[in-house]
Amino acid sequence: MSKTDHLRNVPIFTDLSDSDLNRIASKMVSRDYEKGQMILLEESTGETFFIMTSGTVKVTRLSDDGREVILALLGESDFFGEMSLLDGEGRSANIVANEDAEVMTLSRRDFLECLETYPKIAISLLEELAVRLRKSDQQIESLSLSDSEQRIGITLIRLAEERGTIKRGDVTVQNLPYQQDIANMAGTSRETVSRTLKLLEDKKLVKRNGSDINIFNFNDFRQSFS
Amino acid sequence: MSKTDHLRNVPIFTDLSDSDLNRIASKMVSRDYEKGQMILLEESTGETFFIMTSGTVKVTRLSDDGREVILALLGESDFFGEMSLLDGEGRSANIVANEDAEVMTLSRRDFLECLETYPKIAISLLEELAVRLRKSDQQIESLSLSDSEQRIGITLIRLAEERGTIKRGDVTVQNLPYQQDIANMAGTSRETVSRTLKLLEDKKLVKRNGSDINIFNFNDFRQSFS
DNA sequence: CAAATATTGTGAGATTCATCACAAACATTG
DNA sequence: CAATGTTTGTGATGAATCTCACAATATTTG
Repeated sequence: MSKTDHLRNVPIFTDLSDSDLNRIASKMVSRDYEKGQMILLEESTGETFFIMTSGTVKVTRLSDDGREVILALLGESDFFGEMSLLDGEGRSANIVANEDAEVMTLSRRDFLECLETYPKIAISLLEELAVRLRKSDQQIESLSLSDSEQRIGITLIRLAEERGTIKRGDVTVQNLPYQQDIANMAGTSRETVSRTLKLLEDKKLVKRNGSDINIFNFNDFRQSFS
Repeated sequence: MSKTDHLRNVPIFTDLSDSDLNRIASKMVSRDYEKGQMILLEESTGETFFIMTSGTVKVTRLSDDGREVILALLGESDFFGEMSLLDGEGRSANIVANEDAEVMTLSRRDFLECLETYPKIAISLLEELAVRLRKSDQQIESLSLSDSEQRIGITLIRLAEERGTIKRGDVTVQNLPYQQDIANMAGTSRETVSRTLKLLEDKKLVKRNGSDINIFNFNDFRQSFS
């Protein structure tokens, strides 16, 4: 698959003509990362815009004592790095390859030029940031108001919506993240995730098979946790 | 003060020429709200962009059982309503006038036209959303990792940065929100806010006078809570 | 300025969860 | 297939903090 083909799948570029897309693609550079590798460090200043072409990464923040918060999991055709390009502040988060990942990068200068040249890209980016802000707001709400069972339920819903496959009203998520990562997404402890998943299974709301999970009656499930 | 003068202070419009600004101002309509009045309801769909010209509003989300999360306090020359204009989803939050407030509004059509016509506005808006997203991420981190004392400290810092006045390294915030509102910003209970403010005072980190609060040595204070 | 209302302070008990400490199950590797 | 390392499961305990119930102040209003 060519660089241009990859870009075609990225929401913020869908409105562009082939020739414009080719122009941008020609300025992008591919990079590979291995599982566990740090792609962006919190302290560095932002000079690059990244678009994922394969694999998954996690966006995290770390406390001094090593505890981690996972702000988002990103996959193919998601992008990151735009925040500090936009507001000039330092990085606000770390990016770590969750599995082997391949990205395309654009320099700060080319990225900003892109925004000036193609207002549609800026508008698409606005839409995407609006979506992210909305998700953040939801997460702030759930961290503020919900108990751990609800937060874990909501985390499962997020995972299901991003990577699940539907079948007759049930949703299956394959390759659930480790319980520790689920805990870091839900703002709780690993042990609580273990106990809660068991509880949800006892309540016949989900069924686990190894690292897969089946959420029964997804609409009801979502209903009862929001 | 004319409509144009008000707009001049709004970050996303600062790059515009006087004539462009006048053109936009001519499309805006003023509205007044009384303290406590609901400006935007969660369920309604977004058709309007708002810019504040005076007063303060709070951006909230409510749970079914009536508990409230305050996502942000906004004041003069802040704006809101852009989210659902951008991504077409329904409102994600309620807006309530915290004190008597005056706003200028722009219709969905005029707002979007603005973005197409003036790429600089789109880029400024991107910057602003990036800043907000960064703040949200910080709040998610603090809700996930910090205890209530730290979260309340961080909330005081947010308030101080937005409305405080500096004097020899100390920062005074006048007219602190009610403890219930601080609690709803910090994700804790009103009683815990009461006890924690007392604790901070006992530690000689702050001094309260009625509804004002003085944070001693603001830089150290910020340091120790982040 | 009294009365009514709203906000803040504070003790005590109940509750939720994080943490610690292992055991069990699963996966990986020589 | 040991054996070594990872991930998950689970009991016990304690700490943080929510909740409830008032008392004490402030503030607003007739």
